[in-house]
Amino acid sequence: MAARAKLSDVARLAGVSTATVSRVLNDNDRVAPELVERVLKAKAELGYRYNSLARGLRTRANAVVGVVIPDVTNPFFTDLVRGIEDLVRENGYLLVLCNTDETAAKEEAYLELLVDQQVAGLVIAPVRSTIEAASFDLAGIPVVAVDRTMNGVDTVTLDNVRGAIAVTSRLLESARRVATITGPLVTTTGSERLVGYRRALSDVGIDFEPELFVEADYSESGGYAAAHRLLALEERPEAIFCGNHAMALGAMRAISEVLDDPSEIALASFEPLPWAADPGGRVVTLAVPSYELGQRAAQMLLERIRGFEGPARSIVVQTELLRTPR
Amino acid sequence: MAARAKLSDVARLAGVSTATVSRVLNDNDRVAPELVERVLKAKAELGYRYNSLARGLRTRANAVVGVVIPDVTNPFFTDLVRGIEDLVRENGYLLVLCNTDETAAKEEAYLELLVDQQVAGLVIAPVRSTIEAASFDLAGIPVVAVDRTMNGVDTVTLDNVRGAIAVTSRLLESARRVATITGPLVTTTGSERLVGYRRALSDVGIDFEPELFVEADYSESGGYAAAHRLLALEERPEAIFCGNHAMALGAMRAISEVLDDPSEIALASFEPLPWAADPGGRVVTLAVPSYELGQRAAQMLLERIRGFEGPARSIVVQTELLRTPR
DNA sequence: TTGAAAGCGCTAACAC
DNA sequence: GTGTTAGCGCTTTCAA
Repeated sequence: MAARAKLSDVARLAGVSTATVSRVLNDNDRVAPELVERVLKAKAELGYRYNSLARGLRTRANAVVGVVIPDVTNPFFTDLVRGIEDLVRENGYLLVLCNTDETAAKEEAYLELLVDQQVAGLVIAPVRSTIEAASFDLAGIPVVAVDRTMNGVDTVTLDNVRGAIAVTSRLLESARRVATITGPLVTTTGSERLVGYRRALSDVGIDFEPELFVEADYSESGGYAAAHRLLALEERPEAIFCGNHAMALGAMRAISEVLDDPSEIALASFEPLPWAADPGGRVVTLAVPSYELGQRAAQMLLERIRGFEGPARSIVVQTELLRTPR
Repeated sequence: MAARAKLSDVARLAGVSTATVSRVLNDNDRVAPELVERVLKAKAELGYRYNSLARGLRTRANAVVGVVIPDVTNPFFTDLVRGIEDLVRENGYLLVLCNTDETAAKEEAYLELLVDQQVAGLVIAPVRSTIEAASFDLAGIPVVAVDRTMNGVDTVTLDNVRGAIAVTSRLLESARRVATITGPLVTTTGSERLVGYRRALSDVGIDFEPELFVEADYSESGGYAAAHRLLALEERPEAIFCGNHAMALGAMRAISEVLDDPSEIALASFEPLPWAADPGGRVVTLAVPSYELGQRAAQMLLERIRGFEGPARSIVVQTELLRTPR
């Protein structure tokens, strides 16, 4: 019930100035050991906790990092967020979660609120890859782009092209007519995975057929609809490569609706499916280290927050072919 | 690059005092319409955005709510978080995400950081149901408990007993030897679901058999191990009721390892399984409105933040039997 | 209805 | 090495 103790209370009890208390609580340098002890004792006695807002107002930086992603509900981002959180927490930062639902307006609104909060840094999977980093740099807030690239800032991404090549090539071992359902091509993940798909085709001398390519939106229902479109083709594909986990589930559902024996069509997903979704391990997928991606991004962000000034860096994380059909 | 405009800049440009600007930006009352217009114009011209920290320091409340849960990676909590976020965002609040991993130490550390941040309110699924609300009330921060109860604060929970009765009863229609795998009994969800299970048994005149009950930890591996234990019994259960989604998947995995025909053992889960995990819809589950739970909790929290002072309220949300075996 | 001025709790010059 | 003091940007009495 008692009002919270403040710095000056600690100072009074310890018989020193507020500046000394502040020094002890931050530097711990250049203060006589005896005073340090007295301050620490007073602090403990009063159960003192600093006021982040006051400190932030003064230092123009709050011990909070913002995470701006399309949707935590997507398992890829769920794990990514945990990767970020675990690392920033260890470093004393809180994490503000912002879901954009692939909406530029929400993204923008969130970015403003984060700037209002003077967040120490930002990890973002931007709605549009073309997003200008400049608007954040204005506020001087360090930014790391994750999963999707952004101009002028540190980035941590997957090797989408290589991954897509690996998956598609595997499908091509047992099928010739391989279709693909991609995410939005305005995202780097969408367009790069398409590039990989095409390259895998051309590597084995197969022409790209536009009718075997559908652009969807990374959602289950999007994948479902897209798969139905492919299944309605006069000449059905023998295999389908889906750009992410949700669309693969949607495609699975569509396939099981249309075919008596779903295994007639080989399926692949860039992201792994939950074990239970594919108990037989028939779906070709990549191991996508989302948690690690988050950790890497957080790591780079912390470095920037601590003052690292070098040019924008970019880390590309490899994926690995996970399961083999049959 | 230009420094961010502050209140005094707006005041100068509009030719009024900072007090007037502040009034316009908050009340909008008792200010001459003409001045209001001038202030708004100046604000727009400068692209003024207030500084949350300065405001928070002054008003002792930051437009941020904390969400403290075991693990976002659990789909139940993922949806819950989205439910909270969507509502608080509409009301101008940011959401700080805190995963405790069922660890009291992490929970406590997070709570301190949240108090340091002067968060406006808190939604928490406490590690221990016995947690004292008093420590938060000290700081005068409104708290809403969700999924798990807590003394003295608003709570939003599921009707665990009714739900467990419904699920167990359904299993009892076609089986007599029904086992259960519960979560930790120190959580209300764990113990209440066990109560429901026992009540369903006694309703049909079956005695509770201790060997058919295993307490696990809500994890996939926990459910897996527990199921193996049940399957190793001399007299195997004919059905298993799992306290949550993850343990049900674990049990499924165990069952498919031990039995040639997994459908010999009926399975139920308190929480729904992803469509793909159970395409045949054989598993008995409840529809658990986690998103709605989050919205309700956020709703109550916002009311408290706005000054509602009544006694602690408690909302119990009903679940609904979702799928029927066969 | 409006403005002047006093802080919210902290840090960082600057003096000693 | 330590204390004094001036703000960080905002809200809110208190006068006018």
